Amino acid sequence: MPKILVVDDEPDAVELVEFNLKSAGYEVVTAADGSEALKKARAQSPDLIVLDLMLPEVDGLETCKILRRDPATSGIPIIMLTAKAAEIDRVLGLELGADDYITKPFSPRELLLRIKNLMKRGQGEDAKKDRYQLGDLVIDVPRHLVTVQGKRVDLTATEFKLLTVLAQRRGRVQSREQLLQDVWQYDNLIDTRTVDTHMRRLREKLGRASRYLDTVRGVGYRFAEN
Amino acid sequence: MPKILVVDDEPDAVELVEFNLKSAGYEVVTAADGSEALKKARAQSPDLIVLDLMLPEVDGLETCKILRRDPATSGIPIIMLTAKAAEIDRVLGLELGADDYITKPFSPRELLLRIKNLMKRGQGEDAKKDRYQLGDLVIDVPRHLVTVQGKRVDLTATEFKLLTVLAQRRGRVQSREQLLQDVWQYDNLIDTRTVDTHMRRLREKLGRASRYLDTVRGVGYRFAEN
DNA sequence: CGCATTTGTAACTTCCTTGTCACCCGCCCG
DNA sequence: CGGGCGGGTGACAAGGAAGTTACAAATGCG
Repeated sequence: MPKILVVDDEPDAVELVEFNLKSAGYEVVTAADGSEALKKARAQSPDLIVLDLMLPEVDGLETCKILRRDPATSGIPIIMLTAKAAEIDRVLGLELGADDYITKPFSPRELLLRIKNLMKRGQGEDAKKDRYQLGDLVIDVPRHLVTVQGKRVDLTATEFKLLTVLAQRRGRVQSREQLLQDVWQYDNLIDTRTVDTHMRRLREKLGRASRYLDTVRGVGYRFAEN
Repeated sequence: MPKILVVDDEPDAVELVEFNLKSAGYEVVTAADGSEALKKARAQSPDLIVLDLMLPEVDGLETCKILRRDPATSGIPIIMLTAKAAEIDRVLGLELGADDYITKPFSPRELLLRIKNLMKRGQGEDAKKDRYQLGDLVIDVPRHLVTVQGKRVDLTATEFKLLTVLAQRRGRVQSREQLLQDVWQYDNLIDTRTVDTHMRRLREKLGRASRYLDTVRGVGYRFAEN
């Protein structure tokens, strides 16, 4: 029974989330502000944290950063709750390290979906590396750099992310929908065929290294195993 | 006996669905508009809701959202009925949280299939493995890869799914109808003989591993026990 | 604000996939 | 022993999925 820490200063919101999570079979711990959240995160080591952005005293952003810095809690997935869509960018930025976000108001169902998603990812997936190498293709994530046979290849932000996501799941086929979710975040109003176009551009730029990108007809795309 | 709430403002449509569901052994509650639907959903806590998109007063979309927001009803699967195919995208979007949809006009059979599907999903989700091995035949689902004696075999999407479904039910005979349901999803207008053709193609591609695919005359096909 | 690049969509094309038909074979029935 | 039914097989045509190209909208940058 996975344990989830819910942090929000509005009792109503907490109660709503708590009820839904419990119905779904999760154990729930709650906190009303940042410092309480930090304390409970360390003491209880939950499997996931739902964190409101607007908090009294230590705000959500700050709390998130601290959680990430502390080795005891840095591994715990965090879902951010935010009222303003405009804040999303900052939340998602690597500097913060939230794994996902939802804008209020959200449906309990949506929250559950994302929680499941993150839990699944957290377990099976080996810690994300910041460097991937396959033959003559090297992806350096923090430097945002891709080289083929030692030669730099300039990729746009989307192309880079698409390549990285595929590389992280090397060998496993990713459906277009899956890619849209993971590369384009939750912008589900984008056409699935858009993925095709980006794959084409990727292949064009990668040149001979494009042989690592498999098309699995009727299913999706896959980064070649070796 | 699972309870189903059917919401539609056209009495004829309601009656048709109601009749079919009752014949299939479900208990049926009906509502003619959004507010009535909300009331009955809360009072009767049905196991599933069939919801028309076009409703007087509170429309289907709005009803769906409210159902999702209320903790008492947020866990109930919803199937949307819609007249326009163009609306599908919005319905399926996470923001709404419908679990499935059917476009009008639909066959009662199709509706029943989807209901069964959703009910099943909610309850005991048998842990599907992502790798099946039988002798020299290996099926790797996430990689979408099949090997025989270590050699890769290229299968099309349908062939792969057919093989996987058979492997999941190893030893149990699957009728053609059953296979059509599980492999071809809801496309019930397909000839049962089509299964034969695909089995043939599968066997051809699998080579010696085709010995695992038994034909049970007069009944269907089966993946050999060992 | 204007230019350039990136990004999503639409249209067109190609070719594989896939469903069906027709025919044949062989098992099972009488 | 022969007919019928169920299943295997080969061929084929329509549909659909992915590649490709072009363009428009969005974004970013100076």
